Amino acid sequence: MSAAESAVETIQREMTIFARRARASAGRMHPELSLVSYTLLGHLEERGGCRATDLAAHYALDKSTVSRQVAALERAGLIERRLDPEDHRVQVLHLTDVGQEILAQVTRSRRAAFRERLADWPEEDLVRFAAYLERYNAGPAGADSD
Amino acid sequence: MSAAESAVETIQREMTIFARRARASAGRMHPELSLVSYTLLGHLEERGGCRATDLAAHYALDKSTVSRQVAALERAGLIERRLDPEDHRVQVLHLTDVGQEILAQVTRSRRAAFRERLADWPEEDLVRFAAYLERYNAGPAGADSD
DNA sequence: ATTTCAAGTTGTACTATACAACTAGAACGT
DNA sequence: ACGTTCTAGTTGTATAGTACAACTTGAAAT
Repeated sequence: MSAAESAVETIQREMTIFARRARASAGRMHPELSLVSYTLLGHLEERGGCRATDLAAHYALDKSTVSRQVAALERAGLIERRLDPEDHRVQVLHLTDVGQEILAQVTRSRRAAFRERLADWPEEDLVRFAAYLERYNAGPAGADSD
Repeated sequence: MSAAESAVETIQREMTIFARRARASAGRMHPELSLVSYTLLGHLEERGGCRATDLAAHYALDKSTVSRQVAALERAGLIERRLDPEDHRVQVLHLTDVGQEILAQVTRSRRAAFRERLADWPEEDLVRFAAYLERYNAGPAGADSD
């Protein structure tokens, strides 16, 4: 096996390990927020509000799934729905102040975890690793956009 | 923000994206085998058979979860249970021929997907990326061993 | 105006998961 | 040797996240 083939094997294996671990901890990532909720909230923050349909399309989730997630997030007071005056079918979702705070808090705690894990990496390696990951995720294979 | 901090941000973000995608596709990874089943079968192959309890410990799953997964895999004819003659509480799990075949098939198709995704990467980058991932996964933070 | 399309909700079902209660067998301590 | 405690595994029950299908409501198009 060539060095390239063996590297691909390793990448496959390590990505699988990471995926399994992430899956295992996705539910208990934070008492307030599952991985999916966190992602949805993050998207809302980035975009400054969007429709449930946009979330569904962006994350390749069924609209019913998003509907229930959104309902839960609203119940928890993290987001609010604003009826679009232009189109009464549409509800534009926005983070509430509480939602922003919780999101920031989870982001901080995740960031701390990553920082700690990567604490002893030389800067040069961090930069290269980050670039590789971006390149990998941007790659052609994933049918799902980010 | 320093280059190192910004790289850590990127690593966090890209790992989150990867985790979410992996989660989304974990169920429909292969008609025969979910990500978890694949991992369990892989472990069985590596070890040449082991107990359900070992699988549970290794992957930080509840024994009841493993029990049901194992039952499903047995029903599907991919593994078989052999009663340990030394200790009648213990069932040693082994891949069947069919199980080995399916595992090999899924491994091949996953490998092909990774190869395709990484097809245009220079060998040097593949090798470095593989090393970074290994280092990341081997890191101290993960409470769960691999 | 009627048909068709789009956004969202609700009913139903399935999978993966955990925790708790249980069964069966093994090991230990007096 | 016999009861206590430990271990392996199963089963009952509950929850979360997901999808698909049927439905409601509103908008657009012919």
